[in-house]
Amino acid sequence: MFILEAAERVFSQRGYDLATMDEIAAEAQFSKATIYRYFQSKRDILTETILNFFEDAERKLGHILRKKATARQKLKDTTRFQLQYFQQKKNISRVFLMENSLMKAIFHMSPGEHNKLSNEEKQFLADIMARKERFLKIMTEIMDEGIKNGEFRRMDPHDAARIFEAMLHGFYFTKFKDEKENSLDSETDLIYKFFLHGIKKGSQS
Amino acid sequence: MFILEAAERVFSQRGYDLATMDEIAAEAQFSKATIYRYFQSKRDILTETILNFFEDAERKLGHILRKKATARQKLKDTTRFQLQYFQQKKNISRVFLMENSLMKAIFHMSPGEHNKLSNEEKQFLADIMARKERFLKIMTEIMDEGIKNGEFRRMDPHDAARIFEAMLHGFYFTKFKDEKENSLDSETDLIYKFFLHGIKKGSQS
Amino acid sequence: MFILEAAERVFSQRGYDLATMDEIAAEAQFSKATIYRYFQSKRDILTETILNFFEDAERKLGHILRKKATARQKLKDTTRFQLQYFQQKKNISRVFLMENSLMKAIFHMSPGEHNKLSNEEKQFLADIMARKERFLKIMTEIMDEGIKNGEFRRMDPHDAARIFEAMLHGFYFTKFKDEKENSLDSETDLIYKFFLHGIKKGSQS
Amino acid sequence: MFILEAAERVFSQRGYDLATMDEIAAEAQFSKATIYRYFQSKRDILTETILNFFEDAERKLGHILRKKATARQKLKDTTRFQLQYFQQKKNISRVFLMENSLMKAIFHMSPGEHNKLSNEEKQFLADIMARKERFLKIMTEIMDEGIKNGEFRRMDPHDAARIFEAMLHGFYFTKFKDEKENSLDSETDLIYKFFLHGIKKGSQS
DNA sequence: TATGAATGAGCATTCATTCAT
DNA sequence: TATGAATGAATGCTCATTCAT
Repeated sequence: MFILEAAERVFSQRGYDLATMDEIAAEAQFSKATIYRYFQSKRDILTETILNFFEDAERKLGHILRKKATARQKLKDTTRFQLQYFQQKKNISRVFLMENSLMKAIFHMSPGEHNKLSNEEKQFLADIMARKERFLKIMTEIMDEGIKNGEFRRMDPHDAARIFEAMLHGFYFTKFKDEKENSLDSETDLIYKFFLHGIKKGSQS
Repeated sequence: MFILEAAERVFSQRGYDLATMDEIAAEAQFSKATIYRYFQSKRDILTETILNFFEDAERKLGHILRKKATARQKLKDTTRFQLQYFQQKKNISRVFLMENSLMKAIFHMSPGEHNKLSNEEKQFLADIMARKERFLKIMTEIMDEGIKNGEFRRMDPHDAARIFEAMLHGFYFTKFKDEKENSLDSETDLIYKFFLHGIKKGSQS
Repeated sequence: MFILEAAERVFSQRGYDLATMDEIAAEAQFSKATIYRYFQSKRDILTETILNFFEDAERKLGHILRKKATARQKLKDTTRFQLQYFQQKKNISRVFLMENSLMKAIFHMSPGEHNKLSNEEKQFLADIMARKERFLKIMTEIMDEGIKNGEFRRMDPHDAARIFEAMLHGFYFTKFKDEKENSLDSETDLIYKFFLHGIKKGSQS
Repeated sequence: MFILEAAERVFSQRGYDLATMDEIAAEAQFSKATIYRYFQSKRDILTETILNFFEDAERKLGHILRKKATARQKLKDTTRFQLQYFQQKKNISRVFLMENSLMKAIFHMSPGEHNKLSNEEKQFLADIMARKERFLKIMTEIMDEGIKNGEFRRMDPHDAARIFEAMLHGFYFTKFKDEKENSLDSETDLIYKFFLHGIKKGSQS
């Protein structure tokens, strides 16, 4: 659907709040009314956009996991893939990962306030969290594999997966876009190595 | 200035876009008009807020650096401090680190478009980047210290600092607020260890 | 025409302003475009609906008039019929009798402004007024009959008809729909008696 | 408050649905934003307008009731007052008495659906119904007085009051505005007489 | 004949900002 | 210094109507 692609572009560049339906419509080269024939609301468009993004990423990550390769190789491939995927879909990843107005609901909500959300919203949040969890699970499996076959040290694979994801996301969102984008390869290498070896002396075999 | 504190609270809870001048004024217990006597615009308030935040954090980080301790200890203290500081000022850190509408200017701007920014904005952005760099420099010094005294392996200390910051930020912003907040200590430990040892087998001495 | 019936249902439940062409189309199980093949505009549909309503009511009233019965009996039958007819077609009667947006043209229009109406609209208004007048004429005939044969006192039969209609309409539109709907019979009785005897002492023979 | 007066004028001429905030603002010679400083919503404005109308009318009716006069005289005065008041405030009476979009809630709502209304709306409806009932009560008292002192025949005074109100409202809303407005006196007379004597022969003493 | 797709013109509401006092 | 009042410019969303097929 062209509309979703247009929306993705606009959300990316402007963020959810600042993006206007007028802009999305203009980008999609449709009238606003037409947009509303296909989506019920701005929020709805964001929802679909994010879900799309996730589904796509999950599918692709799955491919890597199923390859025959050492856990290390998979980890490296994964690193590379995510860096590149975030870069390519930078816009929507950013929206998804930290869009305030939406995520506010998730992030800034004391447990007791969860009721304030509409059922639809709860459904959506549950959906997102489930997908995030599945995403994490894939990474956890790689860690587990590596531990079992002796490539990685004994550790909680889920913790390792979390830290790894944190590092990736942090790396991505920390860097200023203006920075002369280092090659994907060198960035992959940087992260992969640090994550593998740590910084302690003697760690590096 | 009370206004800035009030603004920090509001920005934190609502995000820059969703925060309204009415809310800020109400929180500051002043009239909107009064707010405008002290600040030129909403953007201006954000600017000051962020600068404050940075200055404060930098000062505190500096204390840690100047203590007599091993680099490892400093790293651990730093980890702990940042986790706790982000937590305490969670809102404003979030606003600062990734507030779309503002950061958009930084992040989503192709080199050629830099002219679109007003001089004021350029000044502000330069200011922020400089502070971020100073922040990173402090971390770099810790890394350097550790490398020189043999605590850490030989590596680019600036890269290490970047990766470390990425990990911290990513960790913080990755976690869903609802998660039963693990103790600061255990979180500190988790991050510190992974960063120190990496995941490779045999890395852990 | 099925469309008109569907429209009548929708106008009834939602009122002219709130009724949307989408609703009418859905109710008629046609596409909006198809509706527009048969009617030029929403207004046009209302027009036809009202005219239908009137024609139907007039025909049925005529039957009562032509029956052989005392004027009193006819009056009572008329009362009953109108109460029941309004009830059955409650929606459209309401729309017709006082739908603001349309009737505005009639009701809230100083003599001088009459020109603002299109010829079509003028035609329509003239049509409606004529029908209303015919309606009233039927009632007037009943009054006249009763006066002439001594059932009713001497009075202006047209005035009597007007008052009667006013009472009926007022009664109908005054009652809140939630009210436990009294039986048609008892309502008929209530109105009929008051109109016949008035409230003065000694009036009731 | 000027805004309410302006709103009353606009609602009257255009009806609730068709009235736009732009129109109300223009009529009040304020900007829309200013209107919103004083009223929370369009609905809110209508609410206040109607409540005002009712309060005012009730107060004035009360005066008549408390005068020393025969019940008949009071009835006549009441008739006159209401005709004139409706005329003067024709606009808002119409809106109140039959505005579809609002009254829909009251009129077209099966008992079970009452929950769909917000608490505010329920409050408002309850308020209106209470006022309507009080209004009716005043009329009922006049009827009762007349019955007790022998001016009126024995009857249910509440029924009589209802029929009377129905007649008045029906009369008012039945008449086409274009009609050469008969003098208030002659209209008062017409209604009063019919209601007092009925149409039966011999009723007139 | 029938319709899915498309839209222009609006509408209620919000908000950063200004200004008279 | 402090503020209540006022507003221009948006913004998300709706709806009667048109048109290509």
